[in-house]
Amino acid sequence: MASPLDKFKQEFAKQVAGSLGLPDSEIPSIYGQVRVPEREHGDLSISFFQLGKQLSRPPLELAAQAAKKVPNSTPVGPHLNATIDRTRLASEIIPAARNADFGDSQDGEGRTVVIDFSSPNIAKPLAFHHIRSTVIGAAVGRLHRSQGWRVVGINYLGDWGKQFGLLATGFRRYGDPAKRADAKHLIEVYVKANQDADVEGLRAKMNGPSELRALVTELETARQLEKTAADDKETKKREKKTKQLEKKLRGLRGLTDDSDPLEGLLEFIEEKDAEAERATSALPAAEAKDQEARLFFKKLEEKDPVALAEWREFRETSIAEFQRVYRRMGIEFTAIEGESFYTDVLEATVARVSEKPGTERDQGALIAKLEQKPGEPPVLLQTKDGTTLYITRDIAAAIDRHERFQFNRALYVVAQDQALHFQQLFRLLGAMGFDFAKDMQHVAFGRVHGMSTRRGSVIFLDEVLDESVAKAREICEASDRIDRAHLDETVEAIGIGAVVFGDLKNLRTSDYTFKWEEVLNFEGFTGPYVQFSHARACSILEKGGGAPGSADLSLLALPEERDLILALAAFPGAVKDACEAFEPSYVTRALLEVAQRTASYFTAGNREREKRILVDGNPALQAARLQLVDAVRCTLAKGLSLLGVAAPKAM
RNA sequence: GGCCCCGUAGCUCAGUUGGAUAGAGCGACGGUUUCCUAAACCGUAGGCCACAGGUUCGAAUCCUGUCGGGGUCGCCA
Repeated sequence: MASPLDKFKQEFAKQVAGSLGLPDSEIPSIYGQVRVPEREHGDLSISFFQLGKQLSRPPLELAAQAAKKVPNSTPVGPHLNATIDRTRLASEIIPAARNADFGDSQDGEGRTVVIDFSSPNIAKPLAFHHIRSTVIGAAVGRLHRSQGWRVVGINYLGDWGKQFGLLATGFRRYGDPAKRADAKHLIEVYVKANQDADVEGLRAKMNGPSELRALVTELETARQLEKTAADDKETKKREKKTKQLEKKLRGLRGLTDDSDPLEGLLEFIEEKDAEAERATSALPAAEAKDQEARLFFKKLEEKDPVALAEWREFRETSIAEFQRVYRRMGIEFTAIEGESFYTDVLEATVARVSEKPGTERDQGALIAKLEQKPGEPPVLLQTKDGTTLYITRDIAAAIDRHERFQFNRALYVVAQDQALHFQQLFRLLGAMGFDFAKDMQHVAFGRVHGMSTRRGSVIFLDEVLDESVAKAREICEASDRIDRAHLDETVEAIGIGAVVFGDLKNLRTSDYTFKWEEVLNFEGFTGPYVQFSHARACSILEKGGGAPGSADLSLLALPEERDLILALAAFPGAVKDACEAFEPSYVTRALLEVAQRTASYFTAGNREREKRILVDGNPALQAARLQLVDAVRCTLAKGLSLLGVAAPKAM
């Protein structure tokens, strides 16, 4: 379905061309210049700067000339603003919006998209930040489906790699054999085992004192230099440097912004020395444990039956736990696979790279011969002890997926910090001669801050959902609107909806900081806000006996109604754009606009009785308004379902 | 240091290919419940769009530089 607004834009462009005596061939270019302006400037607008230049005529003159021929238009300086006929607008939008396929199209018909999303690591917990890939990927999938694509959603588990060795070897030390199938227990074990083998962390601590001393020396020198600067500019520069160093040192020491970072330094250095000493003595043990984990993984790669059996068991447990959370969020996959699917073809994959574009040994590791940008690290296919790395498995997976699904587009919904990995993956596939590499895209998203593992502040996704549902329950139990029989279902819808919608509200590329009060916010522009408008629409429809089959939509003359209809009209375009840009937030924002206009409209009816939907003694008007309310209900439900958020009928 | 992303109201963020007086939500202040759901609505205050140049009839948007923040940079994924 073409966007309903498009039709009016096209028409406007045609009228403008006609009014200036331009040939039809100019219409597409003019159409490209038509905008939806701010509300006070009408519904459609064009500025004549470009055409002015093209025709060598003053824009003001063109605007004035066009206004004479284009219906419902006013020239304002170099702009021409037009108003869409109210009745035509209503009768174009409302019937379309009342249909369940509102916003759908056939743009992607006959094409297949493979979406790699969620993809948690087995053995590690499903933490809150996993919501990003999961929810964005699922929404991008639904968006593609709504645009006619065949969608293959793959949960590509990180089920192959050293981290699994950590879990398995760690279980021998900390595991309770009775709890082998307890996912939460496995996570505890993994966290401990990971700490035990934290070679990098220990090395950093060992280097701590010397780095600290270097920093202190640098700072002392900087302070000296500050006094001997030749001119003002130089002084400023050196002051900056000092400030930077001070900030760094304060950061290391965990001091407040106004304290002198050199104060009480000796003690701190002593602490660091002691810490380094402890790290030095702990290192051999950590290295041993790290090596143990590596060996376990090597055994897996060599298909050791005992190791494989253990791996299989832990894997099943993890997947069952993930599935429970996915079910709560209404997330489905076409396939749950993992890196382990490609163990059999890894050798062949490496061989294939060796042929084209070629490989070489470097410090014992196998790297691909790929043109590197300056400063770019090489692509490692195998470690020095012969185990594969994830890029090798990704190469195998990409080839396999193309063979299986013949995709026209392959998306990887993975955090921004892996941008380099995907850049290299796609480039390498291209260098291997795979044409489909050009159809692959990394759909990157920003980080969730404020829950770093180092501070031990891992927040589980499930835990956040629980808290949110609990809050919804508290509010709902105080209300007498909700049928007790549907209470559980409703609070689940609202609680989870708030969390999911909250994540999809921001542009996917922006980072955000986890804050309980924000994740659990139900006020303002949130999921519950949209759900609330939807529930009110349902309630009014019920009271009015449903939407009538026919109505005279020309009766919808209120400004609130016009604003609302325009918000509905923007929905299909938002869905289309969201699909093209892999940006669910476009839909989120379009829905908020509809929900807001709806809330204003309904509330206006409380202040002024003649604006009520259910009008006394005017069945024709009531019929028209009920159809509009039904269009709202339907659009909000449709939009929320695209985002994976439930739309309760009452709340 | 190299490469990538970012800097918009007190806070969190929109502003899609350059267009009119830069918009929301939260918070602040002031109103609205005999009114179809107050998880709401209406209003007020709040901005050198980091800074400096440049391109353009026109720049929050494009280019260059500076400052500030984040990410990433060989055997983890």
